[in-house]
Amino acid sequence: MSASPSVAHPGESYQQGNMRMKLEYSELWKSFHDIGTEMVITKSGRRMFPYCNVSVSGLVPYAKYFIMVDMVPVDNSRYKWNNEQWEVAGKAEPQPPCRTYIHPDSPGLGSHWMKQPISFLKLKLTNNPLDQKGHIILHSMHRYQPRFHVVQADDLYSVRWSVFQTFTFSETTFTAVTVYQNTKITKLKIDHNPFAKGFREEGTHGKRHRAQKSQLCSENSAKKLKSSEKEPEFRCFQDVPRLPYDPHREDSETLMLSKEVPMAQDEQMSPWGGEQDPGQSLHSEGAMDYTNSEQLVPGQINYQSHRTQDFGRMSSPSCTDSQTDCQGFESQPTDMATVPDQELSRPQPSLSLGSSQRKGLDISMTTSVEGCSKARPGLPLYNQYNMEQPLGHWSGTLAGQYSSPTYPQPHQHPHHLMMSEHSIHSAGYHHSSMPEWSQYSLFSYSC
DNA sequence: TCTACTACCACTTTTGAAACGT
DNA sequence: AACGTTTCAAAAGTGGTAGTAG
Repeated sequence: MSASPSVAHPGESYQQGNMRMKLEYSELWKSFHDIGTEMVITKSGRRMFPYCNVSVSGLVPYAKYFIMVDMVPVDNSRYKWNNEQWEVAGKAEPQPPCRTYIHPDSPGLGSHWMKQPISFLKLKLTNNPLDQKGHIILHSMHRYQPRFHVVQADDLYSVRWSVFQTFTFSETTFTAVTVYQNTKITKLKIDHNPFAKGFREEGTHGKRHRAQKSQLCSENSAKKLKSSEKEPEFRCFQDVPRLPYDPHREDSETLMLSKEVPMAQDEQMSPWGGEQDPGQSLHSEGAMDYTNSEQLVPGQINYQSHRTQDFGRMSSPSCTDSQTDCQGFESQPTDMATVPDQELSRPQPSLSLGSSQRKGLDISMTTSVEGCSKARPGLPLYNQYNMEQPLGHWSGTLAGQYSSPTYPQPHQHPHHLMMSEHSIHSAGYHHSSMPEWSQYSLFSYSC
């Protein structure tokens, strides 16, 4: 659906086949991965540690690129921490709004991106589905994997028509948690994250640390300390280089990727439980349907509604390339979340909920649509869970009634109504006028 | 009772403005 | 006056933990 790069940028060569990406500090990532990486998510947003840091090569030095990250579910399961390992606790929750973090240097010249490793230090994760700060929204107790996108484009609005080069690294898979579950992970974080220095057992000790250490030694009631007190395995990671805090440090160590991420040495101690390979489930046949992404208003761009096809490539055994551990393939990312402020001034269409009613699995909604003067009434509207059949049709500024007989989760979860580019293209609109009105507008309600 | 989550705590690091020196 | 360095307070980020909701 998207125009080829040659269309978007005529005359520019684009040797995407030469593009390569390398995960920096992969040894540190693997140290976490071997235990079962956990990332704390909070309502206000929490940084990742280790944070994503990659280097790219093979870009056209004088061409502009966007570098982006999003998080995709590894599988369709919800997990729980039980008996010192992760085990499946049921089916995954419906995915929250899928956002993409755009590196603040975007768009930048290829020479800029290749000059030094690209840090995503300031990327934050949240479990707040109503987050307005542009943080990436995740579900706790679910597993995710970062995806890195390199897009040759001059501006945000030509991104959609450009070809995406997407990379993933199996060792960056993590479980989102609100509180650390595995004490080994906690200790590893404390050992390597400078902000957690106050919790280290070595070096200078503050009042807080001494008091806590005393408590750690005297109490076994603390739920999380049981195993680590007995087995300080984390010490085997002492030699792992700490992730430098300066995202632009010049002497940053570049560690080559290994072909495969090894399992924890002790099978029984594997944090993933059973025989599940944390690096493989992403590519399993039972992959999630990634079409249920949507757009936070205001000010983001939506992407093509054919993501199923694009993400479907992730199911292919593309990781067999002996030269690289990352997967490179073209795809369209999920929706943009962090957008330069100047982009927010564009008029945005919006949907507002008038009333809703649920009868069994049928949901009828009354909405009004504003800020969408160029949208032709009659354009099909889709529910995020069902892009096959339209719920109803765009009614311009008039209220409309949309019924969803195929809604999978008719309770508790936010519901989103969207106008897809597919529907827009079906209506014959030219993409040049799309930025004003093709946004994924949304509203939420609870039945 | 259990699990997941939130708010708050004490701590460290980062940041940026003011003060100071050359 | 201009520039560079140092100082310091505020902001931001960290894991721990008590309390709460379901």
